[in-house]
Amino acid sequence: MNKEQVADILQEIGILLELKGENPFKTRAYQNGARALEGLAEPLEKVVAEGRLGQIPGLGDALQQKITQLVTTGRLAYYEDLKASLPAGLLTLLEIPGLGPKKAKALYEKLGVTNLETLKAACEQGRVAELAGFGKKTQDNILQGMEFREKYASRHHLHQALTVAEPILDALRKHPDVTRCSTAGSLRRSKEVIGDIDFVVSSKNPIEVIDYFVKQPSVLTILARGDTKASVIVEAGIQADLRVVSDGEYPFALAYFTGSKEHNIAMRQRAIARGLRLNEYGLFRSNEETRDPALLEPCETEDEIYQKLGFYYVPPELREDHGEFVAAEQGSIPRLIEWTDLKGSLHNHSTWSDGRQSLDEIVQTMVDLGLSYWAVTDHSQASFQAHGLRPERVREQIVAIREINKKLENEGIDFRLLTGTEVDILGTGDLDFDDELLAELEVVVASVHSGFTASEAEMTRRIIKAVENPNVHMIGHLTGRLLLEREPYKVDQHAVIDACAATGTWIELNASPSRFDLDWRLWQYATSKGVKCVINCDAHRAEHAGFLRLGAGIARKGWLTKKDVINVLPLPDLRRELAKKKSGAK
DNA sequence: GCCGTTTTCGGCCCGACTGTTTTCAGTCG
Repeated sequence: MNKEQVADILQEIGILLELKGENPFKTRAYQNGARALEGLAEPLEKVVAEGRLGQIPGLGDALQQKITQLVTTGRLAYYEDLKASLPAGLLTLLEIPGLGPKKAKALYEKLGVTNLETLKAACEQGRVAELAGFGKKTQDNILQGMEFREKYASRHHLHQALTVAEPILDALRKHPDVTRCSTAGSLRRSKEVIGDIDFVVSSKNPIEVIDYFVKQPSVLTILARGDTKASVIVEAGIQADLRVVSDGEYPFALAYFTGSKEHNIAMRQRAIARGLRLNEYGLFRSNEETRDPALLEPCETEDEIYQKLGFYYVPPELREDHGEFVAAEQGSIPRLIEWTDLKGSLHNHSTWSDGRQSLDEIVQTMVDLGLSYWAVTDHSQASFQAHGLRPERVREQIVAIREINKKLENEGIDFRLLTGTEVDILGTGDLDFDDELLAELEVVVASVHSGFTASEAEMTRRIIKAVENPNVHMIGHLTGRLLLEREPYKVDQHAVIDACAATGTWIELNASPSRFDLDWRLWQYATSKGVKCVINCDAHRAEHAGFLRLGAGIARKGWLTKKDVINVLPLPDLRRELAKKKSGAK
C-alpha cells in the first residue's frame, strides 16, 4: 500500500473511533497520523523499509506498527474488525451538515439508522424528532441537508468559488460600515479545491454588515445568523461564512480564519511556548484564556503577529504546516512568484484542434492582455476525439503562424505566437509524431491521453521514455487527474521528476482549475532536483488566459519563485532555453 | 494515541451558533 491508501485508512479509523465514542484525543491521533503521511515528501515504502517511521512527528509506537503492517501486508486486522463492527452506511451520515459522530451514534443505537435511506425514512416518520437531544428543527435540518447533498457537490473548483466570492467581496468593500475585509480560508490559501468560502470583515456596525451580507443577490439560503457571524448558501450550492470583528481584532481574525487548521495549531502552540495566548481576538500576555484588552499585544497586521511570535511573515498560500515554520523562523521564506511575472502560456489550443478560438482571435486577446507570447500546441493525430492534427496540418499551421508573426512584426506589435504541439504519449511510450516533425516545432508538450488503466510501472516507463526524447520540452498534466471528477492514473511521479532532472525536461503546472497538475505538494521535491516549472493555461477559450492567475496561486503553494518558472522569461531568453533541450545541453 | 525547557502522567487549540435545554451538548470551522 502507498501512503495515500494508508492515510485514508488511518483517517477512517479516526472516524470509526469517533462513532464508537472513543477518547477524542485518540481519534485525533489517527487523523494527525494520516496528515503526517500525506505530507511525506518521499515514498512511504522507503521510509518503512529503512525503519525511519519513528522520526515522523505524530507517529508513536502504535501507529508505526499499524502503518508498517499496512505497507508490507496491505491488511490490518484492527481496522477490519473496527469496520465490521459498524454498518458501512454510517460513515455517510457524517456528510450531512449538522450530523456529527455523537448524533450519528444516537441515531444508530436508538433508531437503528444505518445509512441515508433509513435516516430519511426515520425523519419522514417523525421518529428523529422524538429522540432525546433531537427535535423537530434538527429533523427538518437533516432532511434539508440531505436534499442539498443530492443537489450539489460539497466541494468546488477554485475558479467556481472565486467567481461567486469576488462580487461579494467587492460589495462588502463598498459598504460604508466595512473598514477592512478579505476572503479567508482555503480560498485565500489558494487550495485547488474549496469546501466553503470565508469572509472576514472589520466594522463598528456588525449587525448592519451581516444584514447586508445575507441579502446579497447570490445568496440562496441563510443557514445561521448571529451578532458576529453568518452562514449562507450561495449560487452553485457553495456555503459562504462571514465573520465580523472590530478593527483591532481584524488581523487576528483574518489569520485565524485563513488557517489552515494545522497552521493555526502550530501558531497557538508557539504562542503558548512563549507564555502568550493566541486566538481569533488577539495575542495576549497570559497563560490562561483571556480577552482582557490590558493584556493584549496589539498588532496592526498579520505580519506583526508573526513578528511577535519570532517568525517572518508567511504568505497565505504557504500556511499548510508544510515546512513554513522552519523557514519563517530562519527568515528563508522565499519571494514567491506573482501571476504578473508570467509572460505567456506554452500549452494552448486553437480551432485547429479542439479550441474555440482562431489564431487571429488568440492574438487579439493576448495582445490586449499585455502578454508577450503564446504557444499554439494543438493535439496530435492520435487524439482523434479532440480533432488531433495530422502531420501535414501541423506543417500548414506552422506556415500560418509564421505569417501572423510577420504581420505582428511589421505592425511593431511586441507579441509572438509560438509553433508547437501537445503530442500524445502512445501506449508504447513512443510519441505520436516522428522526431523530424517535432524538431520543426518551437514548443513540444508531451502528454498522456489514453491507456489510463496501465500499471504504475508501465505508465512510469511510458512517460520517462517521452521525457528522454530531446525534442520534448515538457510533460503536460502529469497525472491526468480531473479534480472532483477523475482520479489520477497511476504513475511514480518522483521517478518522472528524477528523469526530468536528468534530461533537463520541464514539468507543466497545468493551470486549468480542474487539473492543477503537477500537484503543489510535489513542487518542492521537483525544484530541489532542479526541475523547472511551466505554468500553462491549456487554454481552449479566450477566458482561459485567466488561468495564469490561478496557476500562479497554486505555484505559490508549491513554494515556486520566479527563478523556478520558465514562462517568466522574455521571449529571446525563452527561445534560448527552448533550444537547449534539443541540443542536448542541460 | 501522542508527547515532553511543567517529561513517563496528564494534558491535548478554542470560540460561536443552534437546538435542545433550563445550563449545556453537539457541531463546525
